Amino acid sequence: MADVARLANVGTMTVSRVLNHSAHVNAETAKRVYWAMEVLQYRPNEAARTLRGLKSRSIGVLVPSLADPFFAICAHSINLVAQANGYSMILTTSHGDPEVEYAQAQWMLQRHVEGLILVPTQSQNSRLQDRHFDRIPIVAFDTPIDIKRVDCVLVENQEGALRATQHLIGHGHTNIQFLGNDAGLYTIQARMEGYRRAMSAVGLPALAKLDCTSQEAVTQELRAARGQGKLPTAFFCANNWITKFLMRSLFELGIRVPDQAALIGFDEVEMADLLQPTLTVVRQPIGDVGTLSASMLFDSLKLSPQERPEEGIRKVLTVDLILRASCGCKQAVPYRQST
Amino acid sequence: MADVARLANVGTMTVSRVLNHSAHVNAETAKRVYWAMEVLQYRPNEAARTLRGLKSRSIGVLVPSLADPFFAICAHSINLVAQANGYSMILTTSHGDPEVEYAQAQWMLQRHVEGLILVPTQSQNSRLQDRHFDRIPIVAFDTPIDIKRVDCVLVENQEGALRATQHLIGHGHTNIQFLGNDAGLYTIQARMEGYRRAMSAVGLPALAKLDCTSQEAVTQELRAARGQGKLPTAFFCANNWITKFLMRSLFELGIRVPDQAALIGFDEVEMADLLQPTLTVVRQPIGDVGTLSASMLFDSLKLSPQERPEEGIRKVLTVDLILRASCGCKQAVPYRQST
DNA sequence: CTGTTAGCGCGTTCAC
DNA sequence: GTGAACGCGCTAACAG
Repeated sequence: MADVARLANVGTMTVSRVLNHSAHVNAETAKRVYWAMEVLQYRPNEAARTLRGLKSRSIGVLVPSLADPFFAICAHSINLVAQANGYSMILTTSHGDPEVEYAQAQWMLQRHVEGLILVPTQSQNSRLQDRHFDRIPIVAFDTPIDIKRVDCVLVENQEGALRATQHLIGHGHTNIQFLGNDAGLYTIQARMEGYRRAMSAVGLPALAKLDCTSQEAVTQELRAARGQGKLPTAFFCANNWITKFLMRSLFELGIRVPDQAALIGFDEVEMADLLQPTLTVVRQPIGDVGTLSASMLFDSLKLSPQERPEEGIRKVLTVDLILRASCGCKQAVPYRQST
Repeated sequence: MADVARLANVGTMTVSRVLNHSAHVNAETAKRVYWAMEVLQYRPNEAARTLRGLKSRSIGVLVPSLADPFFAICAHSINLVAQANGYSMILTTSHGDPEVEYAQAQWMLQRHVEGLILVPTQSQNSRLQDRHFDRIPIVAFDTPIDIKRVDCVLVENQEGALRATQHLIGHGHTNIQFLGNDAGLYTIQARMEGYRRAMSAVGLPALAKLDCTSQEAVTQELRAARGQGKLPTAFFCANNWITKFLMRSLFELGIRVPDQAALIGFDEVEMADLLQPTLTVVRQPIGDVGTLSASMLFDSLKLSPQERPEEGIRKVLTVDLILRASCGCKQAVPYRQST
């Protein structure tokens, strides 16, 4: 920068002003500065700016996994917003581990991210309550977090599961099983609660299986149930992984859908409209979740620390029950682009 | 840091030494320092370290899109390697636009990333040849780049397409169409070349359609071809998007696969083994592409700028033809986990 | 409108 | 084995 100043016959301060448009500079002078910057191929050093106590123009994003299309698309949307605001996105994964989450979040703080967007690994007793994190705005999505000031973006988990279950009941099913892969996950719990409410509302027993953690586990379970003649006539899958597992298992065991077993999944899966049968799902607005989270973060970033509200905003996005054939419905519904 | 030093009754330098294990410090003293750091909840400032001319412990990753499962999974693998090395990953998208790519790469440089992993938007005349970028190691994946020094991680595009086309020919097809969505993309070109070679080797005419950019476009095209009675009897889809488009179009138009039209796609798609018919594809080792790219970058990072080779390494990963039913093969092949 | 001074937090170079 | 001073590149505060 000193070189630029020298070449342009000005002080470093003038260069700084030109760069940041922070004050009026004589047009002539500015021109010389621009010229000098061009000649010297000068690029400002972000690290120095950050150190100077200013903004780092970066945000941190922390998701369980990028291999999950849901989180990948959220990250994609967030990045779009960040890009539009001229910010960088530091992205990393927690693998659902609170320790990793904490360590990574800490690490991002040291990097001076101005804000954090994350999928909390646990909704309660989060270690992110630490004093340190008070400096920056945080947005949680997919899963809430018990820190008052944090904004949350969620979807209608209970409501969606309830409607799906009711739909299955409407098809005459009484033996409907809920399939989850992790009893500790908020989304699983919320969706299970919706399922439970729908079942008990009509006096049906709730039947939950929460260890569907792999293709094999699901196949095994199904095989066992069938062996005992206790195969449910309908399933509700708590997320897209389980839906995929179940579809494969059903196929492998030659169980016809929806005749022998109906199913509805939570979260759209690719090609759901091309499978045989086509898949009925509760669709969440994936792209909106990411976009909204990012927008809310940047809104907070515009506020000074003092004027940030005590209590965070909590948005709950609506979900849609996309009726196709796996639930037992006859009519096909025309294809609509997801996300 | 000064506070820590004061509380521990030492100089700032000693604190620094303890932090970086850069020199022997009396065990007693070190203990006091650790204690003080704990009490004050001290965290080193990465920006200052970076400014001081040291390493930023971050890498930049630049992909066309995170909404594409292929790139998302690559990013995931890269992140895993970065995490293992204690590095942050700054991730952003180029949308396939060379201008955006250049701007974003530049921006990452200003952030002092130590290295760059990217999917080049164009393999020739890349603006990344700029002097600036000589400071850091670069790894290109999926698409090569015409800069001698950069490492590349590719897959057998030509070979895979060739084998797939040969397979279709083996099924007796003579009217096989190649479907692409962007004639400017390296991967499309390479796969088309493989297709072309296979066709011309047996004296068959190459038939390429390169504007399959949307669901509608594909359906339109198919409808038109059928109207003229010139529907190909087999298709080779250059990537997973096109495969999905084609499958839907075929389904919508009621064209039976593989009886009326056979197809093979490049790159695995989710649930390919559950579609009717199951999908024959050329599978690329997605996870390996990301992992290898990241490993190569970190290998370069271990070298000093002087000892970095003039010429980059070029790795080409093998692909597999996964035979299922859409090509016309009868036997089902058991499910194997992708990625 | 423009230049000068000072210091952000760290690590390196030199003394002790 | 340890501490003091300098400077990385930048900008907020104050002169001029």
